[in-house]
Amino acid sequence: MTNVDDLNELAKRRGFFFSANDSYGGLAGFYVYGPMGAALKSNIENSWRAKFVIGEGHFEISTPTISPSPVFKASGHLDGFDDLLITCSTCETSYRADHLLESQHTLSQSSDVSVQEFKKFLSMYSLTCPSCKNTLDDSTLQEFNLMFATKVGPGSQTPGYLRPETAQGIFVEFPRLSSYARGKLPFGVAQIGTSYRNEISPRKGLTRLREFTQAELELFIHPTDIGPTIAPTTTKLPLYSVSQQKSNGTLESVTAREALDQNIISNRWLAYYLELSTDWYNSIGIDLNRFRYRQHMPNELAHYASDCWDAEVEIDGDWIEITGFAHRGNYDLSKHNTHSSDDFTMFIPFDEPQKKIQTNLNPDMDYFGPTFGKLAPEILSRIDEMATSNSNIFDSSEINVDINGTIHSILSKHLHPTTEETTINGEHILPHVIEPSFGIDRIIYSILAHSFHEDTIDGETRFLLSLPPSIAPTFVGIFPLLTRDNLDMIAQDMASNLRTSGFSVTHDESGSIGKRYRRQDEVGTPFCVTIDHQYFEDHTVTLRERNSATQIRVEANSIPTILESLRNGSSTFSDLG
RNA sequence: GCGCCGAUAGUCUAGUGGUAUGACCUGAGCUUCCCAAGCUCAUGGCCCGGGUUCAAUUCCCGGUCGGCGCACCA
Repeated sequence: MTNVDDLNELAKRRGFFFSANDSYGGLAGFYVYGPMGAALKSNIENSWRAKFVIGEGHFEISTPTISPSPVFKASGHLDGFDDLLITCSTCETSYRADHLLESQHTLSQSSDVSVQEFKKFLSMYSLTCPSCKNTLDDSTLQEFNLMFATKVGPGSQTPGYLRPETAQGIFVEFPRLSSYARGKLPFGVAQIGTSYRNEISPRKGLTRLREFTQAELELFIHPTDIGPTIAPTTTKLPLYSVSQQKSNGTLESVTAREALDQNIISNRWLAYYLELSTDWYNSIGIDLNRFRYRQHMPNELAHYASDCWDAEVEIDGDWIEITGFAHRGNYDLSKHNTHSSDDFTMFIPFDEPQKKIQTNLNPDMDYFGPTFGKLAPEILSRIDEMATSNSNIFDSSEINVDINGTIHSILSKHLHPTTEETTINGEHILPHVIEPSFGIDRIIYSILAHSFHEDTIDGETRFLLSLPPSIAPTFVGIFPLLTRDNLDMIAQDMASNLRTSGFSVTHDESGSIGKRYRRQDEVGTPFCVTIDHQYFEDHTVTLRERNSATQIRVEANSIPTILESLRNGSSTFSDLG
């Protein structure tokens, strides 16, 4: 196991990632993916796309990174991301002001208050510093908002915000998206893109950034959809449930089917995605022995979420979250349905149209209007309700209606009820949402940390990135054994031909052959081809595999075919014998 | 945001009130018939701003960035 300092040094030196704007002193929380890192990131995004979008038959969209403030007012981010911080002037410790007020005075105070409003609370209720017990004064009270704000346009100065998650872009466009899905549930919409959070203290390289890449899938399901049938498989999920966290702290290793049967996971869709994701993490080089799914404790669940599991990986003894799997209910769609002018519901036909006896009151509005004023509509709708449960109410000459404790007597003669049979073909519903939300940067960091090794070849230590061939930034290195006797020209031709065939190729003729292998080992290039003098006798070359540092002789002409089968996984190096 | 510590070639480092050590890397050449060999040469550096001083990479102040701790992480 090699530590993160070595990994960070490698990342800088070989162009995986490094902090941005270094020439101007840098800016915390912003990173550059260099040539190797950008290629790796692109491969990982494509792998995610193949697994979670194309493989599942979902849609992918791309929405703006800036949206107007009403979007975030509706989503709750404008209030939820805006917190008040108070600092003890004696011991310099900072706290969430609303949390202190809640804990010290059992007051439930929304965090959606201004500094001025909160100062009024402080004048009524004093707060003491939990660590040094001094009384806190309001001069240190300050606001911070985790969203980046900007002004849109020259004249109007319309406030806008950089999105703190890609998900809202999908929710906001739901009315059109549901029509593209031709009104059928379930359907999934995915997005891969950058999000922005003005973190208080970005730390630890790629693990907490201010600009980061998310791959999010929003699966829209019918509220009564209990999820797909989960067939028994061999994929074991390392689960760290609430009860395990409370008790002995060990993981349960069970299949998705078993987890449902044993009631560790309650929702089939969540179980489905945990299993799908486990296979994906394995395929991209996450070490499943340093991996777990941790269930959110009840107090860390977002108020709208009914259940949530985080995928976490262990790096240098710390567990970091790389993906959140949440059941968000209809929270987001209902918010936008209420705040926007659009309809975010879907019409879902019943299997069988339902017949319903509908009562029309046909009231004399020239009586109800003048008599009851604004209460008239409420009274009529109440009578309508009463008529639904008791069709005899019109038999008496007077109907008593209770509105907020006041009894209103209505003369039946002002109503002329008729009944008719209507057909109800379906209902308008707000779909529920299952959301797997992947943090691409943290996944990249985890893959690098888990595939970074130091080992020994012929007594020499080497750095090795054991990246899976499918995501390695460079797929193959092509070398002439010596830069003479035309070997270099043959190598150049082969490299050029492989590039045309769509392989990511490095051609290197500098230094010794061993040095070139080591250069490729530390950036994770899985295969190297070397052209030596035997080529002139039988047109064979050597093919070398990274992890084992072993090689075989193969026909030069068969290299493209062999590499393709290694790339798509239809064969492995050991198959080639 | 707070506290402590730090910042010297691409990377890792030595050192200094008078422009800086070494290694690795990288490039060119020689050598070399498969795993970081050797030789020669070359490129490249004191985080930013202010102060003290004849002179600051060095001392002082502030900032930025980084590590750790606290807090925060809808």
